[in-house]
Amino acid sequence: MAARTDPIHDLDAGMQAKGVGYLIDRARTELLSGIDRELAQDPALAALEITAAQYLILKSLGIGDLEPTSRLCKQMHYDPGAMTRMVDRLEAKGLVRRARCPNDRRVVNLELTEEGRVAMPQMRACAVAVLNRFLRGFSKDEVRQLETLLMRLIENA
Amino acid sequence: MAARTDPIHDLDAGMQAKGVGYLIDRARTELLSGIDRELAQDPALAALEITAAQYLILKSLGIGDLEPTSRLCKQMHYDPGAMTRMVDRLEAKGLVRRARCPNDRRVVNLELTEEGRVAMPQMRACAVAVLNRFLRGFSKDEVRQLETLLMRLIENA
DNA sequence: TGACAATTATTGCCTAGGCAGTATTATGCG
DNA sequence: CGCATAATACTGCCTAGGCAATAATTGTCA
Repeated sequence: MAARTDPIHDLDAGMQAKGVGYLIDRARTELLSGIDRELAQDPALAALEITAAQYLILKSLGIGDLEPTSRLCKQMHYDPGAMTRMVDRLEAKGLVRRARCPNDRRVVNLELTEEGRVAMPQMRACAVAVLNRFLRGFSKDEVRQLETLLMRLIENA
Repeated sequence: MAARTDPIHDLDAGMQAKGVGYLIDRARTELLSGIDRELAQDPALAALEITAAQYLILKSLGIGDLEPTSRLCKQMHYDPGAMTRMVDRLEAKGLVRRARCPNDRRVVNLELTEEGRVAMPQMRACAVAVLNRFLRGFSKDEVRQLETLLMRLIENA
């Protein structure tokens, strides 16, 4: 009785088939590979071989912005080491440019190249399509509910 | 009125800060690194340096079972190549043993070693602790709601 | 000013998963 | 039986993230 605020949730079902942990992992994998496929199948983008992870960086970089790498890492909870290598790949594809900041020579500012800016709307369209496909049948309330529950879970981290 | 079954959910907010995609990714990362830390801090397990990913394999392997690698891969939606290398690591730590099946010489059966069986309860305790910490303040209904919403999302994949 | 601390980006080393190709073994069918 | 097909595990190659150590630069403060 007296519903505890910290219920023992049935063994470690959370990481078993159909447990919360498993489902979160599954959902994440499906989402990313869904976007991967959508980007790969798009005729205008296929040549660039953009992955979901790469798109996320490009998107949060914005169109006209000049973003310091460090701020990007903090925003996205992204490892700085991983970021360096990611930017290497994006730079090799000609989608992003590094520009050392003259005021503070430690920081590297990032900006989309012309090619990156051009490709952005189509990439966004791919991501939107996948997101909407995954949220098929969800009401707005249900989406918000899912967001709320996930946020509460993250808060407990 | 006629709630559309395929609502356009506000640009690609799903992958933006506080969007569904971002939250799922965040939750997954926090869960895994939470378990990583818990396993690393446990005095009885620290020496084995077991990661969350490794624990998931060990757990779904079961105590006394003799599981074919292929079935494990299907159950967990796990790549066979990744599985081979994962088992290499687990075998190197002495937690798992490979045993070729005599009936069908293609399959490799897996089983926990004695050391693996001994360590299992403590590993499970770590995972349970983390799961319960992350679900602090959740009622049983809310947990089920979260599970249901995630399952519906995965169904749409 | 000059020593010390903090910030920034990078690198090396690790675990980790996806995909394509391969060798071995088993199965199905004519 | 013999041959094509399928299944199984493995390997190589790629992207990818976490962590620790490092170099370069900036800020702090005695």
